[in-house]
Amino acid sequence: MKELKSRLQTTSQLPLSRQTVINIFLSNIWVKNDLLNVLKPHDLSLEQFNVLRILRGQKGNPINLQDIQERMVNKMSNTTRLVDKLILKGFVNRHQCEENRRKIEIFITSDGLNLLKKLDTVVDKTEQSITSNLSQIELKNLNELLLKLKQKKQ
Amino acid sequence: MKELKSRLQTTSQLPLSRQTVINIFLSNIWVKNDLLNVLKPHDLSLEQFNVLRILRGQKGNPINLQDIQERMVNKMSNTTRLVDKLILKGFVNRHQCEENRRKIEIFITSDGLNLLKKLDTVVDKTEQSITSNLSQIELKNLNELLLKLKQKKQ
DNA sequence: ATTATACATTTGTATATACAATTGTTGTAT
DNA sequence: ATACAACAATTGTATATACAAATGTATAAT
Repeated sequence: MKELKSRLQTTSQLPLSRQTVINIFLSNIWVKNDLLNVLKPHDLSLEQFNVLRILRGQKGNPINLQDIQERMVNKMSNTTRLVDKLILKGFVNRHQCEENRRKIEIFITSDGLNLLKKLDTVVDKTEQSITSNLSQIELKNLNELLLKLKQKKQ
Repeated sequence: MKELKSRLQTTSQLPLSRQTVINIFLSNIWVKNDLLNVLKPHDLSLEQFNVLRILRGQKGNPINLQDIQERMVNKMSNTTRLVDKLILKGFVNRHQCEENRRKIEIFITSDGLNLLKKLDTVVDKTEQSITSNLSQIELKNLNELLLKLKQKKQ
């Protein structure tokens, strides 16, 4: 079995482009796992949590599935089934839109709002802990680089 | 529906820690999609491709499932079923280890090697195109920041 | 030798990701 | 009014991710 040290050495010999790709994959895994550990006791996936926050942002106004999907981090998640899970847990309600019966309107319930209230501080703290190794300047720098990376692709 | 501009503005108002988390998620999705588009015509997932490259790195020596798993980017993938798929496609062979029958040894086939040879240049080019918006110095900087981010966690 | 423990892989289950096809609804052209 | 295209959501299928439980094998303790 290879030692961690030798694996890192191997990585650092790769072209910078591949190193970058690998490090983005690894960062994603670390960050995701840290956040998942916070959400797991509440039986929430990351995307479910994200959708709840989108709904809260509506401040009482309904929002249909398509608009939810547009605001989600991962556009390819299956919003119908994701919302199904949230309904089963009682965090969300759904009904057909009166004006346009093709659309399904989604609301967050008071249970959903209470859950978010409980999670807010711990998620904030987790995000801060995830990034605690970097200074504010370094974080700004990191965000700029990540945004520049995708510039051409929008 | 919100405009992209207003969404970016919203994001830039968030605390840097959350911005960073979101941008890492988004970068992961962009990078993954770019690479998947290259692999899709060959019916390979990213992890399947990664495993094939690990096997090629063995230069003919067998490697068991556990050791493959240790070298994979995502440690939680199910290596048994992933290798099953590669066997069905004829890129890999499997047999029980003689000395320790608990272990399963995996080899890459010549078909697997030929596929990799075909993919090498196009994957290299894709990785370069993914990172083409950043200079070498910026890429080095980005990699250092990503490595520093996880420092404490190993 | 028998039992217990650790090891390596496999299997099962739930959810997520990805995309194609289908269903039901609305708007438009003729 | 009917047919057709566009729209919004749902359903189906395959694979991936995540983790727990089970199976089969080897090693150690007594």
